[in-house]
Amino acid sequence: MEDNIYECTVMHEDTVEKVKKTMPKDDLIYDLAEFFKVFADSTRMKIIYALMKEELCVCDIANIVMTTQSAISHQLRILKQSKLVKYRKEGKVVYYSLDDEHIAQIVKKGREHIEEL
Amino acid sequence: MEDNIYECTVMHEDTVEKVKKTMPKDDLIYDLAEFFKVFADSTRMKIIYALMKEELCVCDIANIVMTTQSAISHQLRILKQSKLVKYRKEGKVVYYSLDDEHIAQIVKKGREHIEEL
DNA sequence: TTTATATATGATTATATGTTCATATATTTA
DNA sequence: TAAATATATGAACATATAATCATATATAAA
Repeated sequence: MEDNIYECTVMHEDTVEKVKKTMPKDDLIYDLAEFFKVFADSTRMKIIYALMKEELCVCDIANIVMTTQSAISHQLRILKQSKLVKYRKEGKVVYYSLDDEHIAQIVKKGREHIEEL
Repeated sequence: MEDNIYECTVMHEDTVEKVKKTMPKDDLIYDLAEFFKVFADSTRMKIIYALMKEELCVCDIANIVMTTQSAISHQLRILKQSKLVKYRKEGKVVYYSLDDEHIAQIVKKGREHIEEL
């Protein structure tokens, strides 16, 4: 086992080999981390909570979240890229809404963890 | 409504007021974002996947994740602080394991989202 | 009690990320 | 067509964060 980064005499070689085999591909791990990054910011979390209630235009989101329109737009772009929100245009107004059934469930699980402490 | 950050003529005042009332407290939003930050890093995600299989010592985690012992220790500290892992000492060896039923479920939901694209 | 080993941690550095500001784009209205 | 408005976006800046390196701590073994 010369490909071990960190040698230590207590290493459980068979355990390491076994668990290594069950590890997802690096690409998936990376994508998962990227996905959770979207939830890892207060502003985006507020946007998500607001959209959990109903579809909203950018202007209304800015007022609910109490942030500038620019900051909201930047964050909505990230949410869009991660396929967490979808949008529809009505004239010059753009309405955003959640685009995944998992989102509410994930946030709920997170909240359960927080509130158990 | 003079406390609006971003004024726009299309603002739906009643909608904004209504949704604002349902928003969780800023503290909770902040804690939630902090919680999800823990999942938002490849190294920590690998550690979580490894620990989903079984309890492991630091040395073994380092070898499974293919990173230095120091990097793993730093990340385990973060996981510990977030109450995602617990540990037990056996001599000079420290064994870590997952400390929350929600973790596997959250990761699973995230994976479902990723794999639906 | 000296030496070896497993883990933890502080400081540093490089990179990533969120906000702000200015401005661009798109659409409506006058 | 010109002016107004809703949203998007690029650049700059400040902050956060992960890895590395050196070293500290704790425990076991010699």
